[in-house]
Amino acid sequence: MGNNREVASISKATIGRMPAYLRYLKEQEKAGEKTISSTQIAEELGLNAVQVRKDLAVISTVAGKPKLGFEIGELIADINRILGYDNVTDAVLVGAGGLGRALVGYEGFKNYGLNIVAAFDAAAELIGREIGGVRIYGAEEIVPMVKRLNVRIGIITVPQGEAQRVADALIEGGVRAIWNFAPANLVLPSNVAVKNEDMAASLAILSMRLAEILNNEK
Amino acid sequence: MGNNREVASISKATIGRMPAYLRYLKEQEKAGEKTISSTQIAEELGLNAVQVRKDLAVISTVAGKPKLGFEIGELIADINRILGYDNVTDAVLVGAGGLGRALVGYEGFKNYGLNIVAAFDAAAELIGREIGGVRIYGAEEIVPMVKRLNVRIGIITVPQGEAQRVADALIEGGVRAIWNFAPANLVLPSNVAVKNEDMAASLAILSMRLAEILNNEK
DNA sequence: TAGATTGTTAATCGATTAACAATC
DNA sequence: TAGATTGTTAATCGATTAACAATC
Repeated sequence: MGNNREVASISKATIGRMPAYLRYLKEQEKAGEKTISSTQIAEELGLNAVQVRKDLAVISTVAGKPKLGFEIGELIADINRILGYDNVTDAVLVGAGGLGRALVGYEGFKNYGLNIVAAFDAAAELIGREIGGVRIYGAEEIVPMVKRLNVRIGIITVPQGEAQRVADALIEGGVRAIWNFAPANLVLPSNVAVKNEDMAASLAILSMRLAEILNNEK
Repeated sequence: MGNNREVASISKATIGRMPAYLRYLKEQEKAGEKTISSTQIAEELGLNAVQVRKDLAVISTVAGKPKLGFEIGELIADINRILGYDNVTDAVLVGAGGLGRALVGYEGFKNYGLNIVAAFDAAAELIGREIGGVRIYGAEEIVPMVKRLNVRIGIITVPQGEAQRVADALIEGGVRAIWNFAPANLVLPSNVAVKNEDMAASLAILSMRLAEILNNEK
């Protein structure tokens, strides 16, 4: 409990920056560095140095040392712990189309503590096939399988029109967190976490910044 | 210029919500509705009604009417215009692995005004092949092709270690906006827009919310 | 010691939400 | 008319940044 309460108190913004810190720290460690300053991290990642120090203060068990900076090995261990990369969580994926297959086949999730244990699709010709060692089951198996495997995270990569039904099935099975790649506005109970991976929103923000940049040059 | 300046003044948060509004409004239009209230939109999308009204005030040319609400057709037209969905922008994609192929093959981008005109990969066995009508070229073609096609948006779906080199090549060719799906911290000139699609960050935020929810129940 | 770097307090900024008068 | 709904001003909230004393 103490541990969970600790995790819950970290802001969303800070948590979101952790993976970038982790990547950079690992790079530096590989390059043989032992310590690093907040200034250097900030410069490399395009952040403010105070922000970096605050972020690190929240997640780290050890303080930085004036003149020296932070111990890289310590920080890496702390971030791994905070992000839960030390222990693996099971997930299921629904929608074995192009994106779904890409995600199931992505080796990188192992480093993020995520393990996809089963995939589902409505298309008869996909059922029974395997992608990267993960078997594809029929959509009607979602509820019983999620229950049986006791899975808490579901990934949705189906077309827009099916996303809500899939989400409902996942939740009926016991899923409590949904990673939604479908361009759909899911309506869900408040005790289920959602992260919408809204490509249209990302692209809109990128396009706006591009317009600003091109406009500033004129 | 007036038009661009207008676009530039809209906040990132507001722009990011537009695609969700658009999807919901289109649904309602299809269902035969003519007008809609900010309250209804807010409820459906899990937002605050004042926030919805402020967002709509920023992008719309017409005001809502007390008692009636907003005209759905108007709003759809306004959002399409603001997001630039009326005219198509060309882009190139580098990295024809699982994720890259999924993105190139995704029909939905057409609705978002994005048109992928060429793909690149370092793997000899992929070069010359086509995905969804888009041809794959060798990595050494990036600079000349981007120059020739006069493309401003580049999508990166290569492994971490190659991302920086690919970004440099895209920029050398003239790209001014990078949509980065690689788990890498790109270092870029300030006159290039970037949107990092950091899966690890998304997953970290989702996991944290899940932990909070499960913790609250105890 | 001198100076680089830390951690913390206060100020600023941006976005969200509350309160409420205006109006169809 | 009465009431639902708008648009706007002020308050709040959360996150970032500036200022600065502490310290290795």
